[in-house]
Amino acid sequence: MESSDLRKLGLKVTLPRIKILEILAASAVHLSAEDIYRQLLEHGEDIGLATVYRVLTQFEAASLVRRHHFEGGTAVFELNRGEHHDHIVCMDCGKVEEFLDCGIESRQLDVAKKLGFQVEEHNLILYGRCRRKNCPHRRTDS
Amino acid sequence: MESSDLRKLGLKVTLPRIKILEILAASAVHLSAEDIYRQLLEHGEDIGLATVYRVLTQFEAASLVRRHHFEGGTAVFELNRGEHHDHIVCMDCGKVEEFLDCGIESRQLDVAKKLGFQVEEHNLILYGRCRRKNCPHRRTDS
DNA sequence: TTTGCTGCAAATGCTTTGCATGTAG
DNA sequence: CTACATGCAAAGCATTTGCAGCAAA
Repeated sequence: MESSDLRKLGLKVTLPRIKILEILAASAVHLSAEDIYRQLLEHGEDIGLATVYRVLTQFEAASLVRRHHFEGGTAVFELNRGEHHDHIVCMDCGKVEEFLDCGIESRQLDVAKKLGFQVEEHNLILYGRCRRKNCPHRRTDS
Repeated sequence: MESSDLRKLGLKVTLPRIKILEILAASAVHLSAEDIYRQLLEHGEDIGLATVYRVLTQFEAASLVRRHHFEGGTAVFELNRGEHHDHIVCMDCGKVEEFLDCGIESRQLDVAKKLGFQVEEHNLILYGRCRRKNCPHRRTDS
């Protein structure tokens, strides 16, 4: 149960928060606020879009979820499962893969230090084309 | 004169486009559409904000300028001076520095290849704190 | 009971668009 | 002269906020 997680964050355990957490936990892909809202409606829940945004923002502040801005104005969210990773996005089908490269990570710190900065966080997104037979070569949109 | 640049792109050489190009060329820092609009007004030009956006979008499509999304919904623009670079942003004062690290660049290609992707472009932004005496520790906002 | 949460609708902020006019080529 | 550019105001879209009612602790 994630209820304990919520309580630890000083957040009341409410239906919207539990449901949103469940949806995020069940999803293999990154979801937008609208995506989550739509799923809630499909599940018969009567939860407002504003609440979805509010909850996601709180979860982000609590490091429970991560917010990403891929192409297009819409933000997407994923559950923070602990291990940091960066993303590569297929420009044809929209597929997102995660990766972690220690070399890149450590070089970032080096570069920053050389410039007199102390890195707090970073944002790395690779855009490319996945050369797979099943790549539809056009985004089907979730 | 940049007029020739414009003509080569199939764009008519108009006052708004020349002025916007000049402002971008003269600026050492990244400018938002509003920043540019404000400078145009200060220079006594009567150019609409919508035009600034339209021109910047055309310039971006023509690879004349680059658009970046740092923190906060506002996009910023810089003249494309040829050499690729990434950015590091000070979370305290908003200062932006540019850097290029061949190690990071090449490792990105490796990682992507390993995942079956062919990289077209990427977006790397480091967020940190510049440990300088003159860092105002709070954004003064252009 | 008290503080925090929710839904709704309205507001926001950045960016884009429709349209009538203006102007570069 | 014609196609493309512009200014203005209105629209669009993702996200946030105000407020009155609700519910967890």
